[in-house]
Amino acid sequence: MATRAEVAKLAGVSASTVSYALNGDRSIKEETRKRVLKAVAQLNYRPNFAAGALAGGKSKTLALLSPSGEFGIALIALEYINGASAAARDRGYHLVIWPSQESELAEIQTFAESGMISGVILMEIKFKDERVSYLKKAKVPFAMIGRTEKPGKDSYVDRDFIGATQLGVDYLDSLGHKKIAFLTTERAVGVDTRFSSALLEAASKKKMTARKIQVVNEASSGRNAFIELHKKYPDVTAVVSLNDIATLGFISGANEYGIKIPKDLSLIALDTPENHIEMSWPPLTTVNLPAFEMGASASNILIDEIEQKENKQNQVLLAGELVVRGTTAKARKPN
Amino acid sequence: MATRAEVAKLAGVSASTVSYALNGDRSIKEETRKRVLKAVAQLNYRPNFAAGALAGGKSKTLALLSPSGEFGIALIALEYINGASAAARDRGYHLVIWPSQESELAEIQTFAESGMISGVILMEIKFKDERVSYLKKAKVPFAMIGRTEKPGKDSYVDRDFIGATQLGVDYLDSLGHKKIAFLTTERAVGVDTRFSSALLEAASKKKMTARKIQVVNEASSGRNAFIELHKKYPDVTAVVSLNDIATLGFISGANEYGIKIPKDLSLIALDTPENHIEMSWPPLTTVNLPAFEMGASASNILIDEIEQKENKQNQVLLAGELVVRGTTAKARKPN
DNA sequence: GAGTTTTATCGACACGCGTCGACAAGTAGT
DNA sequence: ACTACTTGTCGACGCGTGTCGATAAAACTC
Repeated sequence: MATRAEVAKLAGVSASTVSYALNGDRSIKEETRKRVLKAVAQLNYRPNFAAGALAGGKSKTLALLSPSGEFGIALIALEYINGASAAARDRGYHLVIWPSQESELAEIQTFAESGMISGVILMEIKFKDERVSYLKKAKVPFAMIGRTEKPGKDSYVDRDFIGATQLGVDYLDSLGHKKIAFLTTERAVGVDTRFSSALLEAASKKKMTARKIQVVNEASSGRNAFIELHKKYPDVTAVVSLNDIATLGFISGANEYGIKIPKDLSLIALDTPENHIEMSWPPLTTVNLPAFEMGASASNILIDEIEQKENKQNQVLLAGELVVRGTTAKARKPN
Repeated sequence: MATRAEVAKLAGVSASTVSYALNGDRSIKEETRKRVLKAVAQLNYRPNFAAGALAGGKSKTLALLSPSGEFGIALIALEYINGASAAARDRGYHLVIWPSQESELAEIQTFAESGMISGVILMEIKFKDERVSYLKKAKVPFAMIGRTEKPGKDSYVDRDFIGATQLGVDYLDSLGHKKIAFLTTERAVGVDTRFSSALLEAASKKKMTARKIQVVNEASSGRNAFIELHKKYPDVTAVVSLNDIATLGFISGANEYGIKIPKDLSLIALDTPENHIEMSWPPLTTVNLPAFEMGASASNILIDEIEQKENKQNQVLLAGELVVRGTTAKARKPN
């Protein structure tokens, strides 16, 4: 591997000039910079990662705290990871995966102090999240995928619940659905709270009635949810779900009871990562969840923060878009 | 962050002695080592990552080539990642995720040469895998999750297809099933080839007939597979599947046609990661896939290789275990 | 055109650790 | 008692970069 010194020799400049030419921290004559860049290309030079980290105290490494494996979230995590990792790499950073136990936060801090880690990406954020307060106290830069109840000025990327919900509800309205139900959990992650209130809001705007059905994000619970719906609210013509796994169970419940989707009942899944739409039949109509982009955005926000680009926007909401597939149709006639 | 020098001062020894005490490369008096370790603990010292990498040329970082996002594999990948990352960390290594495009193999090599990366973990291995031959030529240490057609002495962790298949088939046999079918794809990953031949072997040992049904790993294809089975082989009483998503479609197909699982038809899913068993109803009887352990094992094998522990076993097969849940029952009486 | 600021470059050093050679003290062999 | 090793420790150096201060040249200022 070529070193800075070799590049310098080939370009006929000093080693420090090479540094400045590459990092742009000092003014360099344009012609000199070009010579340097040419030499860099010629030697296939890449600054040694370790040396840079040692000298500059900057590791250019982000840690993503991997989810504890809680159900359902895990399925999306990979897309977050891929997005975050790709974006990081585009900016010369690396992403390491940190299997996180709560107890290991102190270790993260140690690594951050030792320069091994420049910042942390958090996912599966709770309304009150101790990790967030810890990292803030420890002054470790971080970005959230999701957000706490009151994120203040903390950096985050999150789903635009209001926007996504509205897309779904408006579409159902356009199909003539007036009585809908929605599946929601009570996980203390905060997602469902935001989702529920956004949905009620959107429904009331369209003068729909919206029934709430409690689920856990498991197939069996989704199946039970269908049964509950079937018995308690037979006049409902469309269902909105936020919970991917429960949705699958819901569908198989409908199958079991001979209720045809979408003829008898429309179903729209919010925030479903692209990978999951093929997991059921017929293919789900969704408001998709741009998981890859969210991961990428989290990296970018975090890197901006690390590099102190203060002007940048550090709070992002992504709505996704409505993708009509096979589970929605015009509302059936009321019985 | 404390440095080596501070530890040395506190322990009353020289800096290099601290190094040797920690790495064990030279003999150190036991009492001295203890003093050093005590000082280390006291100062909460952790060797600076970058300095170590720079001085020793060893980064203690593994790269996991993240899958291209091909369908189905992605769902397991996260468990591989978590396992690999946890094991790596236990041994003082880190795992970075590398979104892999074929074109970027050269970059991997560059990073390996620059000391940024000590070794590579590969997944989604094809029978003929150019990445493998490239890494071998480039002399970058690597370990596979999966294996090529002829792995030779290359390091790998893979599923024990023969063992896993036998577990499943033997169980079906014990339930009285004599006519079975199995779902398999033609992905060029090699998995299915191994699986198919193992299954045919296991079935013939038990004197069962085994029908092969072609699928793609998508729900719709699984549904079609059910229809095909239903029409062509109505006397089949049990189905073995290797493809998680197709399995879901298969089940919903059965639901649609009013075939009850497990009363009318038993279903056993091989190599299904734990996270997925809740995705359908009733819960799947599986031979589980120890994805986390496979990831962990891959890290350990790779690290052994990097550290030149020649004696260690560098090829591992894991079978998983049979977990009986809700989709298997005694064979129905032949029609 | 003397003084002042800006631009472009260089040399030197520090970052924290791994590791080599040196050396003193001990041990074994003869 | 002399050599020949082994054990335990130390000091010194180098890894390749970021960055500070210095310097020479160029560009302004009035």
